[in-house]
This record gives sequence, structure tokens and C-alpha cells, in this order.
Amino acid sequence: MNSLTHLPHDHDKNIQNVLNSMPESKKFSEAASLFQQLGDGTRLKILWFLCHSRECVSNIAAAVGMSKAVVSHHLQLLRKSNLVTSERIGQEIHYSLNNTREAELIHQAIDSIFDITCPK
Amino acid sequence: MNSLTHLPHDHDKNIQNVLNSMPESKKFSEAASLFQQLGDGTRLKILWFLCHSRECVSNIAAAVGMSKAVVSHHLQLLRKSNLVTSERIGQEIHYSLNNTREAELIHQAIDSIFDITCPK
DNA sequence: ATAATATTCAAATGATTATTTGACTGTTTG
DNA sequence: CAAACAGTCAAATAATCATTTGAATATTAT
Repeated sequence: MNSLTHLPHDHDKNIQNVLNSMPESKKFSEAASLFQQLGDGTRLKILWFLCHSRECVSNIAAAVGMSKAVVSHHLQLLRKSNLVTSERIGQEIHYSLNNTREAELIHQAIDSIFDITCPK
Repeated sequence: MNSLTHLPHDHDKNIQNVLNSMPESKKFSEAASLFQQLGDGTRLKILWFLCHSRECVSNIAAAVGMSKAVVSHHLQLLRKSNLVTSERIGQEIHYSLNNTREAELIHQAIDSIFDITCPK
């Protein structure tokens, strides 16, 4: 909660409530770093794929049409953001969407936006 | 729809359906550029603010604690992505969330993530 | 018209990030 | 143990992006 802030102009009678309910800057940074994972086309493609299948790196790379090194790199980023998890099975490492509330929200957001972008 | 693709390994019986329903790369780029707008902490803060109030640049700058030039710059980016609109009123320019399906989806996503990040 | 206010623009800088390449680690199979 | 396969890592390059600053534009008030 913030203390009373004074804005240069007075347009919105309810502005003080908005200012009071504004999260701290740190929260915005945290949330932004989550959304940032969706802000790259190749990573979004990988993430979309993992929303619909659990697969090894080679298969993901083949499915999205990118090199294994690039896919591996982006998978690390997604893993650091806790959006995906990995499990070694023999010589392969299988990746899947993480079972967290954040990952589920992202999953929903991706589904929603592709309903928009790709109307059937 | 894609034609038959062969993956190096065979893990998922349903994989062909997933591959067939995968959007084109262009769609991923478009969607990513939308999500990218949420990937910066300062821009997310501005966008959050505009989800809750319609205000002029000076007030937005004061509310989020940033310079007018920075806020103006980010507002241009948000406007180019069709997430916000602007209207001149006297010497001020008032910005608000755009009335589109994309903007509404983003609005929902922001609300959802802050329910997560900022549990009450 | 002049001054004051609100906003935008453009150039410069610094920071972050994606991609490529090849070498490296770990695992299974013969 | 050696060969083959799956994945990761690190260095280098290229590209993108945020921030700052001050000048420029547009509107209103005196």
C-alpha cells in the first residue's frame, strides 16, 4: 500500500484506489521476466509444443525446425523460469510443461492467443 | 496443416495430430511480439496502470515513477502493438487500454498473474 | 504574438539477448 | 573399452532494446 501520492492533474476520482493497489516494482519485474519467455517467436513455438506433448530434445528440434543447440538453449531459459521440467530417460532428456500455477496460466494465455490469431 | 513429418524418435502416439495443428511460424512471431510488450517491467507497470485508469502522460509518469520521455516511448510501443489508444484532450494526450480482443486477453493475463504474484 | 505547458522525437549510449559453431559430458550398445 | 548417440556448454558474433538527454512540435493562456 502506498501513502498519498499527488499527480500533476486531476482526471480520475478513483485514482487513489488505483495507486494504493499498485503492486511493488519488484513484482512487475518478476512478472515481466515470466512474460518475457513468451516474447520470442522460437521460444514461444517450443513452449506451444510442450503445451501439447512431452518430448525429447531431438524431437522438439525436429518438430519446430531448429537446431538442437538452439532448442537446448531455449529449454534452459524456460527451465530457469520454472515453466518446464526435464527428466532423463536413458540417453534422452524429456521435457514437459511444469505443473505449476504460473505454467498453467501461461498455457491458457497461449491457447487464448492462438484462438485469436488462428481463427478456425 | 502440415504434411507428414518424421521425428527422430517415436514417443508420442498422438504426435502427428500435434504437428498438424501447429500454427505457422509467422503466427508465433506475431503472438510473440504481443507478449513481448509484457516482457519489460516498466512497460508492464504502465500497462497495468492503464488496465485500471485512463490518464494523461504526465499522470502516468508520476504514477509509475518514471520520466515522461521514457513513459512516452513505451506508450508508443504499446500503441504500435494496438494494446492502447490515445486521444488528445486540450494540450494533454490521454491513453487508455484499447478495446480489442487482444488487449482484453492481455488484461486478463495481467490480472491473473498478479493474483498469483501478489496473493492477498 | 509570447510564454508556458504537454508531449514527442532523435541521437547516443549501454545493456541484454539470440544465434552459430564446435568442443565437451554423459549414456547406451557392441 | 571403444564407438555412437543425445544433449549441454562456452565463446564469438550479431541483433535488438531500454534509457538518457535535449531539442522540436503542438496546444492553451496571457
